[in-house]
Amino acid sequence: MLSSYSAEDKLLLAVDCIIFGFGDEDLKILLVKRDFEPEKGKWSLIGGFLKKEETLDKAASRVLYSLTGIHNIYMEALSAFDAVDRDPGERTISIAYYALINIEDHNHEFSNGYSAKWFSVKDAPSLIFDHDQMVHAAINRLRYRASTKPIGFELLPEKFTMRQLQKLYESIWDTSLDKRNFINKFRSLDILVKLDEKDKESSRKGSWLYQFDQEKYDRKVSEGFMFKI
Amino acid sequence: MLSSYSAEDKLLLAVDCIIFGFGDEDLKILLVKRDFEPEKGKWSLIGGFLKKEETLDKAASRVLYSLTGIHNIYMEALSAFDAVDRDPGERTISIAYYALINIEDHNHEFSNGYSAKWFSVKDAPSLIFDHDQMVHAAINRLRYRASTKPIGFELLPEKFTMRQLQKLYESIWDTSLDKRNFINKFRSLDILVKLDEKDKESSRKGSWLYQFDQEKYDRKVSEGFMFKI
DNA sequence: TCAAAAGTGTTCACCGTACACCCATGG
DNA sequence: CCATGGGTGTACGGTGAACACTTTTGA
Repeated sequence: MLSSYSAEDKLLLAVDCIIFGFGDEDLKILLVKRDFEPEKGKWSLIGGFLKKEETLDKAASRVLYSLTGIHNIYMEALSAFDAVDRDPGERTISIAYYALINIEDHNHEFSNGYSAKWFSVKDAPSLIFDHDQMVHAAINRLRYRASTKPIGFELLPEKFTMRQLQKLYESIWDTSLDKRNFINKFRSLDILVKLDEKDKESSRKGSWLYQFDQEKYDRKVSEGFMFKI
Repeated sequence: MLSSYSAEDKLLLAVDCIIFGFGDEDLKILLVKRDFEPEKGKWSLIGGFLKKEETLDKAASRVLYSLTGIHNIYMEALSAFDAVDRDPGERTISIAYYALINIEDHNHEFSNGYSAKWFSVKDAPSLIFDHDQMVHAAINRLRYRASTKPIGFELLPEKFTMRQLQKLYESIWDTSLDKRNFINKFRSLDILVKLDEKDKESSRKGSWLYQFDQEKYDRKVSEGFMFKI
């Protein structure tokens, strides 16, 4: 089919990934040292350009893999960043992506040969271009998501304590929560399994380990259950 | 500054606008007959290509104005549509925008010389490319927005009846609501002014007209008041 | 024995929801 | 006088939020 689009402008399209992790009772993001001009050597989100025959999702996965070795994670698009002068190199529109991952699961993937590094969200360095804005938008989205559906699946190790779960929500919302209300809330959701195992690292008494029950969760979702948290 | 981006692919970027209106107790969208190939002559969203030195917001406004004569309305970006073969003409990524407008306020603007036409959301024709998906996404966003903040400001005429307001929410959520609860809810929000005027069109008794109180609304927003509806 | 974290229930206020009858008017 | 839409209030159950003490055990 003949195209009548020949007179139109073409531009560069990029993807930038905000990867969230959780460890040491703290919400973290993964950053890389940019290795090309402009702004070479500065901390930046994990980003790269879209290729012509590729979807944005694919580009995000490819870019993430090439800069960190991480693969097979679910990323979700946030929004477009499009200020005319956002990239001093050349007019580029960027689509921000974000994902939640379990740090330990993926640590081995980028331990060598990559410049990727985890930073606590609280004291991350300032980033190039409009990447700080992107992180900000991603945190807002994460906050919303956390109030809509349980997010522990992705960010926590398979077995976790109630304390870890609570600290996760506290660091996402940057607030402190009442332990009893928090636990009651999650109990009423009925998607956790209490294991017969204790974690003795964090206290003398030891605290029970839990797992998410994916099946129960899926069943509830399919029954239209709402996970307002 | 020297750019090192020269090896990267460039693509076409488009914007497509979903314009919502409300009239005859029905939610409507504005469509145009596409006047270039491919798919010339078919119904489509209001769309066009981004120019290199333009933001997406500007492009959306420009495109909307050029195809309908409508200007000065607030549009919000939805998300990117990026399937590789979504546009058979050439690889194009499109950013969907949506806006809420009051049909009467803008009717004069596109009455002549434009092919734009309002369709009830319920019986709109099927659209080119992935535009039906875009409309679907826009409705979802609209539903969310309507539950988060009052939307009557944009979609209704300046003076409106409670019935109109309720029908608006009913058509957005495709549900029916209890009249008493609806009115109580809005009363408790305390952002409407009851006028000393009745609308006698729709009934013998006549129904009171209301107006939004923008000032009260702004004050409440700035006090952090939540408008969960 | 004590420090440090784990674990556990109840009460109350508020909000969402269900629900039915009288009113005013023009034809 | 009657058909049509307009207008109004209450009661109940569920949910979110506040709140404090006991238990365990390694050092």
